[in-house]
Amino acid sequence: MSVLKLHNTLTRKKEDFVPIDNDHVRVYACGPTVYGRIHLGNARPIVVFDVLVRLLRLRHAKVTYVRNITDVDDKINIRAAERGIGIDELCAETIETFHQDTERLGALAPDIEPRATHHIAEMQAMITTLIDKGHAYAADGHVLFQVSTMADYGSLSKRSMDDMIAGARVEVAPYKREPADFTLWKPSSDDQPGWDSPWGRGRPGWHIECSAMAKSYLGEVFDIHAGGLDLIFPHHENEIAQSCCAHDQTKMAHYWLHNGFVTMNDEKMSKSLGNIISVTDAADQYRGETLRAALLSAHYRAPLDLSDNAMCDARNGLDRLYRAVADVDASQDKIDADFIACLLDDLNTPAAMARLHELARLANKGDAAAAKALKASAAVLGLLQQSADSWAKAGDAATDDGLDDAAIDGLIEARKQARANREFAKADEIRDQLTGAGIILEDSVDGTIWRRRWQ
RNA sequence: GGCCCGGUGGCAGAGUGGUUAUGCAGCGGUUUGCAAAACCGUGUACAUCGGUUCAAUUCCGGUCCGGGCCUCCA
Repeated sequence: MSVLKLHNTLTRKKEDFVPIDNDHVRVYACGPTVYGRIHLGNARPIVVFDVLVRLLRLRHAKVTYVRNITDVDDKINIRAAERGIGIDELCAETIETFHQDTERLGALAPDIEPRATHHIAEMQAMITTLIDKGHAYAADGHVLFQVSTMADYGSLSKRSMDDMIAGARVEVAPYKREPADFTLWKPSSDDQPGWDSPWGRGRPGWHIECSAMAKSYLGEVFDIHAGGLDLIFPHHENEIAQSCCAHDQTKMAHYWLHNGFVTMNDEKMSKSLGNIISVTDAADQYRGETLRAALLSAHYRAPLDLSDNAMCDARNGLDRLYRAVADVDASQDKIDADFIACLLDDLNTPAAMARLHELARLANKGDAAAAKALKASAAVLGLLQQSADSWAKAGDAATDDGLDDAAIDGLIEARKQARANREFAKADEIRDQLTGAGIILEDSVDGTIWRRRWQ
């Protein structure tokens, strides 16, 4: 099988993927901070790296995929206070919604989903090591990483220390030795979550969480670390600094993958801009599989504008593929080679989808093998795995006229009688009624099938 | 100011130093009681200005435009 190529942010080049252990590939992706529903921007890495893991599983005996949950963070404290509920309650509720959302997006659960609050001891141990090795210092209840102690700090984001000082827009806290130093541990007031530590009662900084959890489950050096483009700096840069300095390694992960942004009307979708659409709401409107297809319709590193039009295109594309795939059974060995070749080229999902459409055309022309290849291949993208009938009829919402499936079937039966009697005016009247209710009929040699129109 | 990424047909979106994906929409046709679906045909698009080359949308450089990071952020 040919080689997998991945764009590595460390080198800004597409490279051959060579795992540390060919029989056990280890992947870490940054997960959510659980203070509210995730939005479509958050959904992108979940879906994209889910495809990566599915692809890796085809090629390697074992894949360990870790995606963390950050459940200690000031945003959580603030949100809980705003809502007048406990932090634990907020986290539990948010995690439950998160799991529902990822399931609707068709994403497989990661092998391990560690929570930051369950790894405080590991974080403290790593901080202690960093202090002992002279890379960190305690000051005023805080512990800070001293960036100048790491020679090649900035290598992932391609920033020099001078640049960072010149570009600094934040006020420098008085306890920092140097402006770029970042927090490993900070003190907690009585009403904030905190843990006892050698530096007083406090809580961890954001970056150390991922370093400690990655080390716990994947070791000091692992294969792939993934996340959104905006995490390159400072989050991933700081993870590298912490992990490499604590472990005396030159690398934390061999390959760093970063997905591009989701935009709305060409503007970055972000919590701070307030132009977000939650996965829950979007899935209610368009269905999870449509979202997934839309999220895979552009290359993962390119920006993706999720307009209403993009959603309709995704849904229409799935309509076509589902009609072609019908209800074939397919096993893994039917996966199309050209399709896989697209994914092996740095997860080129748009090209892979194009190949799916070519297979659909072959299947529509009677090529049974193509239909099987279509279904088996689509599974690698996590698409087309429900029955065609269920896809066609799955109107979450009732139709405008409130027709349920039984009522529709009844009308179709009446129309069938009318057609048998060549009463075409009556037959058309029934179809018009159904069309008005958003039901589209298709007559075939096997009888009449129907589907719900969306939008 | 520093660093990074883009500009492809009506829309979305791949890709390639010369044979020009794919989907949606459109048009023509086959088919159908009528439709729908499907199939066939149809669109010479690659921001701009130079350079390299027998040949550039594809490589190099400049310009213009857009986006992102530098602060929590997928």
